[in-house]
Amino acid sequence: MNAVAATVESESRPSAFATYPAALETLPALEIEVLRQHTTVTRRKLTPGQYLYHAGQAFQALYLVHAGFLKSRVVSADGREQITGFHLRGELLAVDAIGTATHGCDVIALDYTEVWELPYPPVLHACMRIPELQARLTAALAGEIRRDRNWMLALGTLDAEQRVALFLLDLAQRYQALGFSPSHFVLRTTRAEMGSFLALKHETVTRALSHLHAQGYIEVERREVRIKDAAALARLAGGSTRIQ
Amino acid sequence: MNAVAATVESESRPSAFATYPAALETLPALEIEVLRQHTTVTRRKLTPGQYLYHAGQAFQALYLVHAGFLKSRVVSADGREQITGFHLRGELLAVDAIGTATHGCDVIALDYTEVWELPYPPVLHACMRIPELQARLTAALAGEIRRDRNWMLALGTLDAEQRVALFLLDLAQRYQALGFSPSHFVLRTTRAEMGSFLALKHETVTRALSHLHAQGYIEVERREVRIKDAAALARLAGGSTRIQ
DNA sequence: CGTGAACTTGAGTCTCCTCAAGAACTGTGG
DNA sequence: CCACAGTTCTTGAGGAGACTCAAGTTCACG
Repeated sequence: MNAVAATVESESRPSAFATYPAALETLPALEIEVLRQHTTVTRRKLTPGQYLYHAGQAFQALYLVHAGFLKSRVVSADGREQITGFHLRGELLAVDAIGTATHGCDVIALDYTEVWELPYPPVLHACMRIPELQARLTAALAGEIRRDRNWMLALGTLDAEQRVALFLLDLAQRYQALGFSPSHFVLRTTRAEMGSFLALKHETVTRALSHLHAQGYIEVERREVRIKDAAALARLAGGSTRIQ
Repeated sequence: MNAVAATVESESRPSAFATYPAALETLPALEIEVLRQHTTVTRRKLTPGQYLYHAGQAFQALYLVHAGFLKSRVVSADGREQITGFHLRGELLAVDAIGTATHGCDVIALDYTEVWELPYPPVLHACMRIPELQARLTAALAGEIRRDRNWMLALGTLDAEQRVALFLLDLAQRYQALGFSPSHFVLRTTRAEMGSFLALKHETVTRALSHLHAQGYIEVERREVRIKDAAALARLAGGSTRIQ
């Protein structure tokens, strides 16, 4: 039920990572061991609301999510902001800053979270020696691009209710890949955060959730969601359950 | 005036590539030479409307745009489609397929175009030996992610006219980076294609262009665009002239 | 020169946004 | 442990921006 607790429990289940693209597929336990030999991997714990890093801050490390839930957010010069993603165990953060001196977005914990800090230049050096690692990193980056593009497709072609349905299915699928229930979970986001990601206002998200409930596709009470008819949601959202 | 002609002329101006992120900054002439030693770089010419590759087709090469103009497009299972980018000289295509067996999107020429085909496994091997090349590739991927996220921000927070203004500024900036006029160019896209990219209908794009014209910010006649007041456009689009 | 695609413009509609108010929950301090 | 303040969520009513449909024009190409 509680994502954090559950995530910690599942530490001994690396097989689950094979399913979701951004997941530890990227960096299985084996490679983490190799990394350790080249650099100091430090654990960092965050409480809800705490920043992992700010936009503009010097880029010095990648972060592997070990447990918890985070959001990343871009903010424009004139103050417009948009959430560009939510992150679960197994995802690699800050990869988008590679090749730049500073981070281009904020990353903020939305739950009690633990990340592994992988100092960047050392990681780069490790990659040079270990082609495997290099390939994984590149593949992770490419996967990120594909996922972003698929969300662009969704935002450009789906209406509010379809976007919310797709968002729920995406979350469900990711939880499932991590060994949690895909049909019953607790949202870590406010309606406004979901809305920001989906390019909708929080009232619209609420209305979409209410309507999905009214249709019998889901049950929703505040943050707690039960998916009653995933097939119907998938049909609604355009057939493709799968993101990526 | 004609982008193709002009591009061909500018072949001897690698310095211009330093400005735009996805540009040859990625793979300067020097590294191309190195690549040649590891693999066969073949030139491929495309006419308007011709596919560089289809979604689903086997991924076997990266492509460096040498001249011309292309679009990439994602299509969902149920037929919804969205243009995810337009590509100019210096950009590296198909990087998003790295780590997968097949291409995930279509890439189609919108003008007479020449690309250099870089067979993929060989490129990978070259990267192993030449850290420089590796770093460039990773940086190019990271830059792609940042650009996509910035467009997500734009699509999520700007209205139709602002999006169109930003699109024009982006094009202007990219043309300038390649040594062309940033204030006078010919669009290679239809209104519908622009609209697909910007998540707008073609009529809405037309109306936005007409209104920008009426305000005196641009002159537009079919595909030919003159930017009369870039500062006003930038103000309109939220202050940031710069994408990325 | 004719045909089809691309573009423009208008009128009407609909989706989502804005504004507003109230309810439910969270957590903080007395 | 309870009261209160602030946030989050929900729902309604009204309005705005973008879409749909439609018609006419311009242009490119065969």
